[in-house]
Amino acid sequence: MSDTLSKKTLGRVVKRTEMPELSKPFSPMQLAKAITAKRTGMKLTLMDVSQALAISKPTLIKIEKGDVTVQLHNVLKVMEYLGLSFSLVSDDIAHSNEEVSDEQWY
Amino acid sequence: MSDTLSKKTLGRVVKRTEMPELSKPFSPMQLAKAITAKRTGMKLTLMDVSQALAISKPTLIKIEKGDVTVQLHNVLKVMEYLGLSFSLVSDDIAHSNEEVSDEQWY
DNA sequence: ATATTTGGTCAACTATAATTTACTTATACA
DNA sequence: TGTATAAGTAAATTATAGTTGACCAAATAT
Repeated sequence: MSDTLSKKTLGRVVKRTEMPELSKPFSPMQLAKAITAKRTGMKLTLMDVSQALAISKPTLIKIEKGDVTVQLHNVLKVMEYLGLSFSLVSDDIAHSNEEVSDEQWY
Repeated sequence: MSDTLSKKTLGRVVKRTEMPELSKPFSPMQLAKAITAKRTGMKLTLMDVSQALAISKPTLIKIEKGDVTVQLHNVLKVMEYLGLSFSLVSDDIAHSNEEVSDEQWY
C-alpha cells in the first residue's frame, strides 16, 4: 500500500495514508484519498469526525471509499472540517472576465 | 441581475448568466452559478440536461440554486457533462510530494 | 500475549432526496 | 397582442441515503 507510518511525540503510532497529488485531474477516489490523508495526518479517528460533525461512521467510510452516492452536504462538511476545499475548473481554452467578448468561453 | 443577453445565429435569444470568477474561494453558490452559466452558454435547456443525464428537472434546479442537499453523484454527472471539474485545495502552508518530510503537510 | 482502539461491515429502521405529474410564472418572438 | 418555449414550484409517491447498534477484524498499545 501507499501507506506510511509516523511516530509522533504525542499519541500513538498511526497509519497515515499519503496525500495524493492535488495537481492531478479530479476524481472521486482522489477526493477520498485526500480526505483520509488529511484526517489521519491530523490524528483524528472516524469517531472524532463523526462526533464533531454529527455524521455517522458508515457514511464517513462511504466518503473515504470514494462512494459518490452521498450527500454533497456531508462531503463539504467533512472537507471544511479537515481544511480541504474545491476550486472550480472549466475546460474552456481561455477566458477573460475583464471584457465581455462575443467568443464562447465554454 | 448579472445576466446578459446574447443573440445567436441559430435558436432564440436566451438569458445567459455570467460565468463566476473561478479564482474566488469555493462556495456552493459559486458552483451553482458556474453550472448555470455553462449550461446557458452552451444553449442547453434544463430539459436537455435532464434527458441526457436522466436527472429530473427539479433536481437540476436544486443544483443550480446552490442547494447542497443533493447527491454528489448527480452534481458530478452534471459537471462532467458541461465540462466543469473540481480541483482539490488543501489549506496547508506548503508541501512537497518529492520527499517525505517529517513536517506536517496538513 | 493480552487488551484496547480503530476501521470496516451488516441488517433493520428512519429520514429524506429524487421522481412524476401538473401547474404557474417568466421570457422570447411572431 | 397572443403563442411557444423555458424556468421554476408544489404535492404525492418512490427510491435510497443515513442512522443505530451490534459485530468482526486489524492495527496499536500495555
